[in-house]
Amino acid sequence: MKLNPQADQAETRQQLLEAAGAVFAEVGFRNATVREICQRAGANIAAVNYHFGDKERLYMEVFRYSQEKAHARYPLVSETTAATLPPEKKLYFFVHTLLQRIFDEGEAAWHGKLMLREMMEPTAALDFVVTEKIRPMSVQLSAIVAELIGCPVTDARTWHCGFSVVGQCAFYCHSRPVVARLFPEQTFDTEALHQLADHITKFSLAGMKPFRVAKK
Amino acid sequence: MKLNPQADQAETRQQLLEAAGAVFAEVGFRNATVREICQRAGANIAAVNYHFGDKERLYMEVFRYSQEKAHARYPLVSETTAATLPPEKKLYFFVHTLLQRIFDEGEAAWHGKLMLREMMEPTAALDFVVTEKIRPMSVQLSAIVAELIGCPVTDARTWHCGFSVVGQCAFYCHSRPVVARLFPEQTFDTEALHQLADHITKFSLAGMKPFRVAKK
Amino acid sequence: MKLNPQADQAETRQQLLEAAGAVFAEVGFRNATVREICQRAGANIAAVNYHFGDKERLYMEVFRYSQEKAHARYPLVSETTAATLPPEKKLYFFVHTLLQRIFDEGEAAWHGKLMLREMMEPTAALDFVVTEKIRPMSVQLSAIVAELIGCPVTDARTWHCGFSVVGQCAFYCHSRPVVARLFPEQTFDTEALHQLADHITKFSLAGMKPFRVAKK
Amino acid sequence: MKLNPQADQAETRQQLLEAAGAVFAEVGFRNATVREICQRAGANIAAVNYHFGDKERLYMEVFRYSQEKAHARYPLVSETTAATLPPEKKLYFFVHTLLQRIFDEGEAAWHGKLMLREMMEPTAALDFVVTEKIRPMSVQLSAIVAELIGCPVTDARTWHCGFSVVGQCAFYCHSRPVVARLFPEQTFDTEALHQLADHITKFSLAGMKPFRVAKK
DNA sequence: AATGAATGAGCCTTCATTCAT
DNA sequence: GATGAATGAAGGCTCATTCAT
Repeated sequence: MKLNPQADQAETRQQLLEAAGAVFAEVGFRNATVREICQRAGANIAAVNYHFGDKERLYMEVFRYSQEKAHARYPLVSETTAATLPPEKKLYFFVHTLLQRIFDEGEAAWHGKLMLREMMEPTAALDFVVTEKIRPMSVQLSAIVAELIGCPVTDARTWHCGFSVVGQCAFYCHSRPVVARLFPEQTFDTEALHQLADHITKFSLAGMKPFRVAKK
Repeated sequence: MKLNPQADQAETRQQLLEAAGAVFAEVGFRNATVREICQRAGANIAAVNYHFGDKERLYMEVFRYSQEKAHARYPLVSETTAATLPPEKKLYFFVHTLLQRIFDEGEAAWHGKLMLREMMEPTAALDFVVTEKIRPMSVQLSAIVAELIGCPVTDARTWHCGFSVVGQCAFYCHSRPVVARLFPEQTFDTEALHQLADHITKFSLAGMKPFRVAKK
Repeated sequence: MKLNPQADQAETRQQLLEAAGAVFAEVGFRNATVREICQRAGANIAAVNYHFGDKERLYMEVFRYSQEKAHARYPLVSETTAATLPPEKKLYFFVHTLLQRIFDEGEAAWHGKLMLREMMEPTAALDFVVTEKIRPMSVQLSAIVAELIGCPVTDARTWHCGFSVVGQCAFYCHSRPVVARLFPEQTFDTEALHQLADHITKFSLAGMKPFRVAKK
Repeated sequence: MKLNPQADQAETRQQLLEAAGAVFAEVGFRNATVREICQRAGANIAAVNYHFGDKERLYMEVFRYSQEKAHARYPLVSETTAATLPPEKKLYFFVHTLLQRIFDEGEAAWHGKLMLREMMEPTAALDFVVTEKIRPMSVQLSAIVAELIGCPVTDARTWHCGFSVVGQCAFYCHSRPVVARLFPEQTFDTEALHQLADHITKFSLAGMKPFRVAKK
């Protein structure tokens, strides 16, 4: 019946990655069970061991897999309209993309959560995540901030302003259950994400003004 | 033999709460083991079940216990020098207090971490935490922001600005391992916390400016 | 009901040791299952972990436990009638004791088998076994052989003659199923062990003669 | 594509037998894994079940296969220079051949080890091994011993002396790890095997003297 | 005929919890 | 009241075996 066994294996593999991504994002690495992942993927309990060796290597592969998907869905600004935009627009793009990645609710709802979870509760995978996913974003944000305040990218002020921007975005993900209780009106649909990106960009652009270095 | 069995029991109870707070803050509710908690408390393995019924009820009690201690250590601004200060100073106090709670490294280092952990990975205890700990802080911050931008405390802009402030603070806790990798110079000692509070206050005060409602 | 809980624990511990000794002797370390051991000891599956930490440490404890019992039951010659005997008698005692340990069929049938199994398929426990059990026996045998052939105990001839003696004894244990098939008349009851010890002693005493060093 | 599928199949089969022999000899039947065997044979994971039905039948086939090879490599004395030699020489040949089989380190190092392992830890294959491999050797050794001591081959004394000879040889294999610890100087290269065979033959010839039956 | 993806039973271990003292 | 030995469910992982191709 199976016309293409190789494609079949790839499909099982991908279903495991998707299921694992969802479960890891929901409950974290240690609390996730291989049984749950295999069940969601419609696979046998031994499938993880067969395809990935063990739980930890599956976790690493999930990150690799997640990266490709996220980049494909929401390319960062540098990869699209690029450097010709004014830095204010670039900042908005950056913030909006970050929020989208974090609140993507479609088939790939777990990408952002997974990354934030790894940031808070690091495992051996953190080095990979930092190198491959976070540092590129950080570099890009630093460049935008540096352009806005006129500091070198390595200056502490640049870093702190960058963290202030990212912190505002991450907060809505980290503290979503709390936000939902304190401020139930807040939604996270497409329209709300635009408004949120607007707010954060506006707040941040103004917030950086006192740090601006006098230019000639 | 025991001269004062009642005091003894109360002492064991408190040591269990302290140990549990530390362990829960370090590894989260599910990853924490009663064995570890009892061991640190110098108590019997059955002590948790004896004193609190089960692990979950211990967890709830830890929050109740934590609240008292935190308030005693770092009273928020309203409870001290209060309303006579200019809102800029109040904001600085708020931010600095929040950072101190988050990065307190002393004997009771776990209060802030525990709360942030609960915010990210909510359990049944979240309702208690929101009601008893977070909402009061939120009310206080909203009042400060409202005073600064001239909006009612219930206005969405007030909330969003409040979240922008808190987000900047929480980021350093949530993402501490990542910050350490990207920006190793960043420390979190007393001096650094002052500088961080300075930065966040400066950034936030400037950031709120565009949201200020014209008053006459 | 339990009048003496401490004695109870010790009893459970000992039953686990006895059961483990039997199972390890029968099927080896890796093939033995904790389930089987606990079942035979009338204990829960988690009992091994509780009392010994894990399977490997249980295995080590079994050797320690076995040593005490074996020494108590069959003290070697040096520990009894000692050095006044002629070396021929000492050799007989040594051989007979070794055979008894190997073929002990009573409550402690597994002591010898366990040791021989460890000798053939060594684990981390082998160092302990060699140091604590085998080397003392080896020293004793070397002394007897050296006395008989007039070589120093460190001479290669002494060693080889010693191995020839031990090899004859060990063979009946190692190859018991084969011996039973080739020579069904052979039994291993008290009487047979005496005859076997007689044969091996006689064979060995004569076998060593060509290695005797001329003395004045 | 395959020019000669039948030869191909036979080759895979033989490679499986070789790999299985090596693995079984190294770690025993139960500790051996079909994965390892197939991997070493360069075959598919399902090859064992395809060619032999299951792991156990493969094990049996390994013995059948091993017998042919061993006989080809080290024909016993009766099959070569045969009966014209004096029994002392025959004994030396027997001992030396046995040691060679046990310590053969070449491409087929596993024949002897496999047999000794089966002797110690018998499986269903033992009957085959005894009938096809061990009994012929036993018969041959009994004949030599009988010739030396003048007893009938069925006499218990003949058996016991035979066991004494074989026991000395088997000891070095069974207890090799222990010997290595107690007597590190002992090697098992070609030269050492000659010396070992010399020692055992000398020891055994002298050892049998007291059992010699007077003839006239 | 021959493959390799997939299976499910079983292993060691950990854990919160219970129960008899 | 307080202990700690004992429990059983569940977790990650390994393995021989099967089955569709």
